[in-house]
Amino acid sequence: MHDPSTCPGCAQPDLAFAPHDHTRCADDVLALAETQLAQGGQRLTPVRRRTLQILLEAHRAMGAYDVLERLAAEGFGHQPPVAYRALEFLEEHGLAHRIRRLNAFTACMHPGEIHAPAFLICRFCNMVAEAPGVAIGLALGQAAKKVGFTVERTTVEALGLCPACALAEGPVRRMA
Amino acid sequence: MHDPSTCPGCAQPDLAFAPHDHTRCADDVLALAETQLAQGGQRLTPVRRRTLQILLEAHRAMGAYDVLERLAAEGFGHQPPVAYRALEFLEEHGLAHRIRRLNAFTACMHPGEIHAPAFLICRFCNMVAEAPGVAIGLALGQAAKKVGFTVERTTVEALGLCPACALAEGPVRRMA
DNA sequence: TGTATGATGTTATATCATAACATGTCAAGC
DNA sequence: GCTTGACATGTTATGATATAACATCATACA
Repeated sequence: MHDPSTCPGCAQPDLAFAPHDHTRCADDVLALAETQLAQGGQRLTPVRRRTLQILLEAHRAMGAYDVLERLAAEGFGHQPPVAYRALEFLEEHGLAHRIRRLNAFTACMHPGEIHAPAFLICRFCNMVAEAPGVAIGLALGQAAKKVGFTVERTTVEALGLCPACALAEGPVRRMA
Repeated sequence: MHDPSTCPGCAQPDLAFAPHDHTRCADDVLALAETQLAQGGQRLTPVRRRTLQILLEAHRAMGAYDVLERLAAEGFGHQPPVAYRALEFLEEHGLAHRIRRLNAFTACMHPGEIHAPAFLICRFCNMVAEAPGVAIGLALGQAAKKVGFTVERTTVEALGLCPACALAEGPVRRMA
């Protein structure tokens, strides 16, 4: 079986910005998610499942209304809460992340692993890569500890240029 | 002269969550801002000045519309762009920060110093403290470097409980 | 089978943010 | 002093994001 954490495109940060075939990542993450949720007594219902699938297929950050449009087109509800609820559920359970700078959501590429995610957002092509955030989380935790603050969730995002766009000094068209 | 970076309440992280008199911080930051902008050929116009003052006086994160309300009441424009423009200007010049989790803005307590700010946000009392983010910025920079990503701006926020609210396990009323 | 819990869907509205354009201000150069 | 160009401020209008409140439906289990 394919392990998403070894998929060069999805999980390896040095390839995260490179176009690659991700069909298999999606399937496997989905299976993982199902197992993981079941263990916690949670259900990956049709809307939730489809929402995660949409994010995985897109393989980029999507706004809630973009997701909603897809869901609606497939016979699910047509109103914002439908999308927001599914997305929030996925986020709560570590299956998706919210990218605050983009008001968008993205599928988690390392479900199951404990991680305070850090995101690298290219301001030209809008690509988002999930970078290993352990060191960052530690540093943040220490800074918080010094002042007696209890950290529960973190948002770590860097805006800048991905390698390709930095080279081109401009937007780079990407293949699927 | 009073140096904001030594004001126990405004600049010392270990007191950032404690109530304190901040009248002097505000005045001094304002003066600093003016100098600093002038050196860069920028102007601290009335709206901008008043906006910064409002943030400094509030000493907490404020939504753009809250700021706008204050501005409007004082004879400035009544439309959102008035507030957003002033806030964005202040942010660009390091005099204010945007707290993305709260869709809000807060005055910078260390103007002039180069710093990738990190924020600690109490989910009960909504207090925001600006923590020293140097170590975090470094860690983030290293993670980015590994994948060839060029960092331009960062957003680092931790949601959790401030010392007081953690103790009380609930919201704590704060004095000015 | 009744009942509690949670999921899904709806309507309606709140909240946050920006595009586009008109007017006003100010300093530099003629 | 006047013109001009750059920038600042103000407006109208609209777009984009998000949530409250409630009705209905599904599921699990006493």
